[in-house]
Amino acid sequence: MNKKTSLKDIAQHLGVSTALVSYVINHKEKEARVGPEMVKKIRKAVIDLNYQPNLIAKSLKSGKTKTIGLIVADISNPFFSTIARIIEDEARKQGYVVIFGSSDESAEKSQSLISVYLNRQVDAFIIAPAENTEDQILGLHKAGIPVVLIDRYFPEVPSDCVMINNAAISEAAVQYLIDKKRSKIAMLTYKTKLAHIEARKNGYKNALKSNGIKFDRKMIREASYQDIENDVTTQLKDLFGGPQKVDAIFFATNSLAVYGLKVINQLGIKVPQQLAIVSFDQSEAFDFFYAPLSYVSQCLENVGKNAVKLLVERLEQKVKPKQYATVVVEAKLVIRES
Amino acid sequence: MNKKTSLKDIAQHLGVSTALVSYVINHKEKEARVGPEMVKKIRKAVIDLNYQPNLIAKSLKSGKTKTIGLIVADISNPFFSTIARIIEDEARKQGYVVIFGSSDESAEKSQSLISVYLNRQVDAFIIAPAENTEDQILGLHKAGIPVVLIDRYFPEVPSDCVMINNAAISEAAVQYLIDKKRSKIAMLTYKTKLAHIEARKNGYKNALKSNGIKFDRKMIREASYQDIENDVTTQLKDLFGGPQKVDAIFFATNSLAVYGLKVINQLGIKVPQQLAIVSFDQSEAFDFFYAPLSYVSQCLENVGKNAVKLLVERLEQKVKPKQYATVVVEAKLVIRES
DNA sequence: TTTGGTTGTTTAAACGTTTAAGTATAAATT
DNA sequence: AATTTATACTTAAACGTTTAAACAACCAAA
Repeated sequence: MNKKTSLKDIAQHLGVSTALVSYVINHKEKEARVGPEMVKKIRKAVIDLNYQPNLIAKSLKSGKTKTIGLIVADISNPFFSTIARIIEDEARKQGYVVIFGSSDESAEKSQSLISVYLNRQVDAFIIAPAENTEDQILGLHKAGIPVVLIDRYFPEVPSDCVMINNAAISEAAVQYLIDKKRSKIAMLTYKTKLAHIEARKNGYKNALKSNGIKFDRKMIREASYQDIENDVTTQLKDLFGGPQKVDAIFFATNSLAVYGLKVINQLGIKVPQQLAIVSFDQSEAFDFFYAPLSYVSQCLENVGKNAVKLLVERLEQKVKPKQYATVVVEAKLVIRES
Repeated sequence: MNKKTSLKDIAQHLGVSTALVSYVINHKEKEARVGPEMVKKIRKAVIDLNYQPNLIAKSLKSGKTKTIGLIVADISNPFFSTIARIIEDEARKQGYVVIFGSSDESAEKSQSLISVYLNRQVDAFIIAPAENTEDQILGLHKAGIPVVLIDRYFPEVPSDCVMINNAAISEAAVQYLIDKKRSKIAMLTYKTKLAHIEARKNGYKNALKSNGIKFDRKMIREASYQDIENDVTTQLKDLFGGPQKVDAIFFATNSLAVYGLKVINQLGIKVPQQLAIVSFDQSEAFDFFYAPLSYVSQCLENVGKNAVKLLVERLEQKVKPKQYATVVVEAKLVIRES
């Protein structure tokens, strides 16, 4: 209840000006030539009165809030919450704090989050961009607000970003299935034009092509983000009920796999005898599936750390504007029993 | 790059005082008796110059940041990230933004997070408190900062909090095991004095007692948060390797269960034939264990929503100070095959 | 004709900081 | 002794808002 002590309180308490106190607190007593015993008095008062700086006032003055806005598709998805945790830790080490929001893959929600955060004067953004948000990213660039894209990226919008080798690792994953003598390989993916998903599809297609397997459109199935559970169910039932004899499936993300596995169980399909599986990303569920799933492992630690690193470099202007960096984190294939 | 427009810019552009502009923007044209065509001019300029209020300046003036500090044990734990997501959504609806931090169950980290957030003038906290942080909560109360505790609580520290019926539902869970003719029931829990865990232990003990089963200290095993994987492994190996013939186990949290299940698989123990299992909380892993796990389901939606509701009521002073509310969200037992 | 009310607008202080510039005194250099 | 320089501190403006109070011009009623 009792008001917090401000600089002014300390100044009054000692009968000096706030300037002096400010200098001492900011360790500028040298430059400002504050007398040594004055320094001591102020230091003591700071402790006695338990002074805590008001960062809002500082922000107003400096124009910097030391706050990063984090926008992902859904913070409750372990993929994003793991990244969030790493970003949080890294950011705090650098004196930043993170505010977060979930876009639910909606461009409008994304825009609204960006606006709110801009009004709150965040210094920078880390964004896993939703589809059709290119202009939002461009807008931030124009406004001179640092942004680092993670997970997804826009080939046409140069930007700092941290991505993985989507196409190559997808190709490797599918190649692994082929090496296991599978040739009727399906893929379950999202209905989206986002480049990281496109790259995964291309990896899939390339693997087929370079092994002389004809690509069948019916073997790529798509689910919408908004209605994932239903879509996965109908698509997979249709896929496995159809004329094609599917003997392997590649899941483009962990959520797709989790819902997909439920359908596969429901249909009584035996893994890996009848169906081999590789999924993107990790999930606790994969470990407990009766045939522990093989998956593409992204090092989220690297993703998060690099994102914060890029951002801080940008914020401290160690990098030239308009010169964007792309960090590629190498994903790797973890082979298990599926 | 081009500076953002401020109130002053608009005022200058129109050759009027900032006061006028402020009144119009805040819809106080009536009270301030601003002339009708002036209102129009200002409205137009606001749009033409794309004015966006600086919330930092507003905060400095008002002393309110419309920001909630969220502190949980680990945001990457799905239990907490799910709650975080709900809190985020609810808070935004009320015009609040959430900054988050993970305490890793450490009182020091928790204190440091609280300090950082206080310096940033957050309006209120939602905290899943770590052990030995009673004084931190009391400190916030003394400072008049609203706090809502979630998941955990301190019986000796009255505070707004949202909790579940830990003891009762634990008793019900163990009773279920007993009804299934199990009598050698073990429990795996955290090494902590936190009341919610104590309550779960008491529920376990009560169920045994009311069924005339003698409580055996050796049947309660504890793991430390810091070294959970190792501890779970050694404790369970010791438990199942010992003289007691364990025929059921009750896990006090989802993480304990996830690590525990791995050990159980490793030891080749058959569920539910040799061992019946009930766990607290949910996990994707539970669905894919070969015998889908029975568990205690907490409605996290209710937890999150109630937490924000309590907080907002407190912030808007609809509630008397020193009169704290406890919301109990009823958990329920979900029976499956384990 | 004073008094009072209405209407429309400005002034200025305040929130808690930072910091360039100013002032006053003492010490050092001519 | 006069000037410079160093030392120790204060002043005041600024960041972008809000808002009570003041002001000016007009109109109406006594």
